[in-house]
Amino acid sequence: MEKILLVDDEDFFRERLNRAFVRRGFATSTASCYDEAMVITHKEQPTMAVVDLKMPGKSGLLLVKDALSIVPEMRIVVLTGYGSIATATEAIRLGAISYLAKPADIDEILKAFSSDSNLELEGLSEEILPPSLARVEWEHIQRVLADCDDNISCAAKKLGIHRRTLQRKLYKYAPK
Amino acid sequence: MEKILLVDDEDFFRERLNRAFVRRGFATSTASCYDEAMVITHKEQPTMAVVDLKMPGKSGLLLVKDALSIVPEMRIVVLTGYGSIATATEAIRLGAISYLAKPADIDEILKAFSSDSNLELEGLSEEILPPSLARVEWEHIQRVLADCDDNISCAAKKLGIHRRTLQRKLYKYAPK
DNA sequence: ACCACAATGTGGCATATTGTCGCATCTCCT
DNA sequence: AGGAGATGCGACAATATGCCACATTGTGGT
Repeated sequence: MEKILLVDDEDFFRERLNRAFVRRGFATSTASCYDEAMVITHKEQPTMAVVDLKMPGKSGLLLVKDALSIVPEMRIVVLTGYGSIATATEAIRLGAISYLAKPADIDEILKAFSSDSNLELEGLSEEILPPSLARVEWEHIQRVLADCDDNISCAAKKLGIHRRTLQRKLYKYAPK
Repeated sequence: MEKILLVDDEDFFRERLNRAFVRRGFATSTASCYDEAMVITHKEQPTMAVVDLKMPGKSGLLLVKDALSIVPEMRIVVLTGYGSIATATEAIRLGAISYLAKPADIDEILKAFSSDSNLELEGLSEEILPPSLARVEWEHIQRVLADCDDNISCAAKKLGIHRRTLQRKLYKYAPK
């Protein structure tokens, strides 16, 4: 049975992850920060890990680096609130096997662990067409919203738009 | 003197890159597609390369992989129109040392070659605050516009907004 | 239970942005 | 010269947004 380490400073999200992995038969350990995670890494030598990038104290990137120096064969997936290309490339360079933007459901995470590569290299370079403005906007809203635990007032502030406007956008695009 | 290979299907951009590198004392070779690039890689064994991701025919990602199998010590920087996290992680995993979104000026590219890491790992996890909606919108517009060679009509189509609207947005935020 | 405080849902209304049409250039290609 | 495609801009209606007020619903602390 695979031993997996789950690291996230946010209790609710970490426990949700935990339950999901336990239900699927993994032996889990959880940590809420760099230091806890390193202690567990030393003691339990997990073979897999899910690490949140943004944590109080030392960053998840540093954890990726240091954990791998202890257990080089560990497969690490990095999670992050707002995916930035800079942190993504850095995470991979440090040895993470994948990098996902929250909210990431368990299936996505498991898929990231299993696939060596999720892109078609051979692809005859099918037209890569840019996402529409509306799509980019919507995805960014979703990310920020997730980061605010769906707190609309908070998200609106961070997005630099009025709360009422965010409400209306959510209402408009929400199929529900 | 370092031998550097520049690969981009767009003539204008490739030549601009070329001039910039020549001016800085590099020995350059240029290619406009996967096949040309592989021929040059075989013959000249360059030690550096700048590769555009989106090219007619085989993708830049495949080039990264195959070129490294011939010259394993080659340092490759990948350029792309619209940075996507998926392609970024894949590029790094395949062995590229960095991944930049266009438009990338020469200094950025050189910096990418020189620095092993451009992020502060030790950073006490300074508050990562999400960019405003307006900011993401603007950045996306700039990317698409660059991809369309500043063709406003074309960019507007891809962005899913009216040409007139794009004009107005550009006018508003253009410091000029 | 009670209170204070924050978040939410809603309506109204003034203002700003957008979509759409038209039209006069302007460039490039044949 | 003629045609295709791009651009800049004016005008107007349709929407979207910012902003205020108010009622309602959590949430946490005492």
